[in-house]
Amino acid sequence: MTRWLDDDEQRAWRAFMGASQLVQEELDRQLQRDSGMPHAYYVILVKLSEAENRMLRMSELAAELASSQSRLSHAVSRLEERGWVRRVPCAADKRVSWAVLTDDGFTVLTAAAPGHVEAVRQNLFDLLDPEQVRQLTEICAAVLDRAARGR
Amino acid sequence: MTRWLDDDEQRAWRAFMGASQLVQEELDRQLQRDSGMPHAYYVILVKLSEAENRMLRMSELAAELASSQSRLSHAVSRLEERGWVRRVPCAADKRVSWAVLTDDGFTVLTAAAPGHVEAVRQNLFDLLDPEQVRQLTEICAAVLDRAARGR
DNA sequence: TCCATATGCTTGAGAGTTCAACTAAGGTGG
DNA sequence: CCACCTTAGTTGAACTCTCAAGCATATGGA
Repeated sequence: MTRWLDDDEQRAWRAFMGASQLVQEELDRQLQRDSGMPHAYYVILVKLSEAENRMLRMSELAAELASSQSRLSHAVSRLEERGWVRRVPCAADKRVSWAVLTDDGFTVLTAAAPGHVEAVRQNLFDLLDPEQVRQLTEICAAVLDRAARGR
Repeated sequence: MTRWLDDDEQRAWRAFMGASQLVQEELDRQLQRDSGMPHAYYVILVKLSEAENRMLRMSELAAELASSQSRLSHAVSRLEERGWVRRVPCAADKRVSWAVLTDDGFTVLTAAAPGHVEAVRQNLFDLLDPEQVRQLTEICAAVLDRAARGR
């Protein structure tokens, strides 16, 4: 027998989904408009820029982004076309390929970052007090934790 | 000069985006698998089912869903193909068309709902205590509020 | 009345994502 | 050494969403 959502849960649920959608769309729009890439691609560049030698194996990158390998593969292909990322085959294990952030990619990322951070502030942090930021972090950590522990 | 995110904000941001993505994808997967529709379509059916006479004008529906008219139009076309929604032209204003939930659509929605609610519980509410649910609601309300007040 | 503009909605092309194959390369046990 | 399974990654088709353009119908003055 289904345990339906009560009114509080209903409101919480719709607020959460609405806010998630809003923030996601807002950031996508901002990045697309100002830097010509979707947020998903921006995050790929960020992860690579933080990695040692600005390179990661495709599967590591996918894991860090909680992305499917397929999605990542398609995305990296597009990023390669733009010259922002390069694929380098791994000599030790020929199945592996490294995704490497190019200098051009790093430049583009550097240029995109300030506008992105500004958008993040406007759409989230400027609207919350420090206590709420703490609360949000814990709540989201709980959600992520379940997935990390598998099911 | 860019005000970068400090460590706490950085963690909050990544947690929030990660959790949003996770929940969104989890629900999409569940609905696609068990009911053959993406979450976006499910929400359309829900809104229609709650409306008077189970019908809404396309623009009202789009507004309630915070969706572009284009997205909604495409989606309703797909839902029509499946016989879950019908478009009915408005006699009073010939530009307007009503989206009407069909009996089949209502049946499908009724069948999909329990599994969906279960997924919502598993991925969110079961992981939070009541106080956190309250906090999350307020936080998300703040985010939505800004958009509602335009910019 | 007539034209300009606004409104409601649709359309088509281009992108990104998903899912299910599929290739290829590394283990592993017999 | 060889079938067999696993791992890494790619591919193509189907689908959804976005954006810009377009069509038809109101509406508000000159």
